[in-house]
Amino acid sequence: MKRITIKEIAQQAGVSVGTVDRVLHKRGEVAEKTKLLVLKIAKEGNYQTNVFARNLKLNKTYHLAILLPEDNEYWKTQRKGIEDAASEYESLGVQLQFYTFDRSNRDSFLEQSNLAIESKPDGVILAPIITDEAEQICAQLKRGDIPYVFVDSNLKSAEPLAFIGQDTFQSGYLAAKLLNIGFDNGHQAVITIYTDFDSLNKTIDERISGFKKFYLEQGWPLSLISELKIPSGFEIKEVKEWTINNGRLHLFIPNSRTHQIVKRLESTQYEGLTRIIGYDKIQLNVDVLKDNKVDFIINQNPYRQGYLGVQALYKHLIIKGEVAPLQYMPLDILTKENVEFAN
Amino acid sequence: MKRITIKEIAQQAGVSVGTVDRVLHKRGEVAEKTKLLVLKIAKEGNYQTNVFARNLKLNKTYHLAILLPEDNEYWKTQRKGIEDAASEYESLGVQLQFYTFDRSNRDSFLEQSNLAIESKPDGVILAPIITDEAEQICAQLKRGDIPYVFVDSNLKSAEPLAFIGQDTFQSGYLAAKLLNIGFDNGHQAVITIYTDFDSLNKTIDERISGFKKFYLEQGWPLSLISELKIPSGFEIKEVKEWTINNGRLHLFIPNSRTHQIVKRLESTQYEGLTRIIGYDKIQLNVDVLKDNKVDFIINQNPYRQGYLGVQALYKHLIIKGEVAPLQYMPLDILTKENVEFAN
DNA sequence: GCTTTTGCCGTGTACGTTAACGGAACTGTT
DNA sequence: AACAGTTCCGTTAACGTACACGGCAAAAGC
Repeated sequence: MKRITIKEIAQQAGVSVGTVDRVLHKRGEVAEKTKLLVLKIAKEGNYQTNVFARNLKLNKTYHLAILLPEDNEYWKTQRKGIEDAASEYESLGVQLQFYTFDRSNRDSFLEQSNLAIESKPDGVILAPIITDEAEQICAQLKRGDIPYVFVDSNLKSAEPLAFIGQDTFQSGYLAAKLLNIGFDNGHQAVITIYTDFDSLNKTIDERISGFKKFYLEQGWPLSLISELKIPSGFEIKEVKEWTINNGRLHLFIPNSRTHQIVKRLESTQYEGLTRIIGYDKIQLNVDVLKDNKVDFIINQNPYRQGYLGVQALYKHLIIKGEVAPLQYMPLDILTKENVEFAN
Repeated sequence: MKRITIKEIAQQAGVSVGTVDRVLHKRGEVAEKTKLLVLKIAKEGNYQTNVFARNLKLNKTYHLAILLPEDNEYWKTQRKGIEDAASEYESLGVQLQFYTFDRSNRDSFLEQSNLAIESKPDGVILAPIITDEAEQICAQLKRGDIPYVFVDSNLKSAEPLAFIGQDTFQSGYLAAKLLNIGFDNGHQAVITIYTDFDSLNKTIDERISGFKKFYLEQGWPLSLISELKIPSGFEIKEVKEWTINNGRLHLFIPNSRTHQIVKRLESTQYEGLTRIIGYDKIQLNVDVLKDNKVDFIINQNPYRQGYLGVQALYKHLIIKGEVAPLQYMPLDILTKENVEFAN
C-alpha cells in the first residue's frame, strides 16, 4: 500500500503544503471546510508522516533521563540493557543521562529526580521503588508532559507510558511450586528476610504472599512456613532447629542474596537435605547454581527490562507509535542446565 | 559527542560535498591525497551518516522475503512475531513477502525459495530445516549479495547474517533434568517418536541426544530409556508394559505433540504416576499444562525468534549497524504457574 | 599544434517535512 | 472611506545525504 505525501495531498486539495501541515499538526488557522477536505484526502491516501523526513527536519537529539539505583549487579545489568539499546538508537538521536540514587534513602531519590527534571529530558526511565516520592515526581513529569516508563516495579496510580517488569506475586507462587515438585505432601519451608533491607520493600512482600498462596491452595497448613528474620551481621544457627522433624528443608530466599545464605549453610555445616530457590541471575548466584548448591533461580530479565524501557521511549518519541502499557517479563526459571542461555 | 556532517567535512577539507561523498562511498574518482584528508577529518569529527537523511534521500522500501512452513501454531507464532516487527518498522520502509513451503516436501521448498529469489528481495528470513536444499539456496543468495537470517535451526556452514534459535541439544539435556527433579535414582523414561515425521528432523535427534547425555552423566544406564515409535494413526498400548516395575513413568516428547500423547494416555486409562515434558507453547499444550496433565513445556520463543529476525535485517539494511551472528533463545521452562507470562 | 582522453572535482537537485514569515481577503470600527 | 484587526493561506528555506551531470585541467594521442 503506497503512502501519500503532504505535497500530493496539497495538490489534490488545491491548497499548499503549508495548509496541509497546519491541518495535520492541528495548528489552527485553517478554514473548517478545507480542513475536512485535507483530512479526507489524507485518510484515503493512507497518509503516514515520513519518519525520516520529520526527524531530519527536526534534527533533534532526544535526551532520556535514567533514574535508577546502582548498588548491585541486578541494577547494573538493567543499566547495561539501557546502554545497549541507546547505542543502537544513537544514530537516531537518542542520548542518555544517568541519575543514580540510593534506594534506602528517600532524599537521595528526590534530589536526583529533581536534577533529572531540571535537565528537561524528553523522556524518563525510572524504578519507582520509593513509592510515595515516586508519585510526587511522576506528577511533576506529567505536568511537564514528559513521558516516563517504569522498570522493575509498577505504580499503577501514576499511569506511566509503560511498565516493564515482573508479576512479583506470581513469581512467589511459582517459587513455592518449584520447591515442592516431587513431593506429594506439603513441606516445611523457610523464608529468609533481611530485616534491615527487605522490610521496606513491597516487592519482597508480594513474593512472599504469592508463596503462601500456593500452600493455601494446596490445602497445606501455613504453619509449615517459617520466616527467618536476619539482622545485619547474621548467623544462621536457627536453621537446624527448624528441620529436626524430617531433616529436609525448603528455603525460599525472596531477594537476590541467595548466595549469602548458601555460604552460611556451608559454614554451619548443615547436612539436611535442602531445596533452595532464590532470585536474580547475578554472578554469585550463578556460581552456587552451577555448584548444585541452589536448585532454581528466578530471573527478572533486568537486561531486557532496560532495553525495552529505552525502546518504549524510542517508539513514543521518534516513531510516534503505540507503546504497550504493560510489558510483563517472563517468569524465567533458571537451573544449572539452562542458565547459560538466559539473558 | 557531536557528529560532523559531510558539509562540514567538505569545508574543513577545502573540497565540495560531492568529493566527500565519493570518498565515503568509495566511488573513486578522487585523488589519493584528498581522500586521505577527508577520511582523517571524518574520523576526527566522529562522522556517522545521518540515518534519517540517507533514508529520506534513498526513499527505498526494503522487501523482506520470509521463507517458512505454516503447518502448525509454532510456525504461525513465528510469523506473528515477524509481522509485528514489520508493522513496527513499516514507517521505516520495511515490507514483507511470505513464501510458504511444506516441510515434508523438498521440492516445495525449492520452488518457494526460487520464487523468493526471483522477487529480488533486500533480505531473507528462512528456516533451513531442509538442510541440503537450504544450502543451495543460501549459496545463491550469497552470490546475489542478499543477506539472510536463519530462524529455528542453524546451518553453520551457510554463514547467515544471524542465527536465531535454541540450542536443541541442551534443551534435551534440560528436559532430562526436569523429569528427574526429586528423584535420587535414575528413572525409567520413554521417548516418543513419530516415525512419519520426526525421522527426517535433525532437531529431534539433537534433543534426544541431549536427553541421553544427562542419564550418562548421572551414571544411569541408558537401558532405562525406551523409544516408543509411533506410526501414523497410532495406539499407545505399549505404554503399560513399560511401567510394570514401579508404576512410575517419565515421558519425554521431543516435539510439539505432547497434547496428543496426553489424550492417548487418558483414553487408554493409564494410571501409573507420570511426569511429562514436551515442547512448544501451543494452545493445546498450554491446555494440558494448565490441567496438570503435563508438568513442563520447553518454549522456543517462536514469536521472539521472528521478531528478532526482522530486527536483525532492519539493523543491517537500514541502520547499517552490527548484528549479533548468534542469538540463542533462552531455554524457557514453562509450568502451569508461569505459562501466562511467557511470550 | 590540435584534438581526445583521463583524472579529478564542483554544482545542483531531490527526498518529505516543518515552521517562520508575510500577505491577501474579509470583518468591524470610527 | 480609512483603518485596524482577524482569518486564512502560500511561499520559502532549511535538515543531511546521494548522485547525476557537467566542467576544467592535465595527460595522451595523432
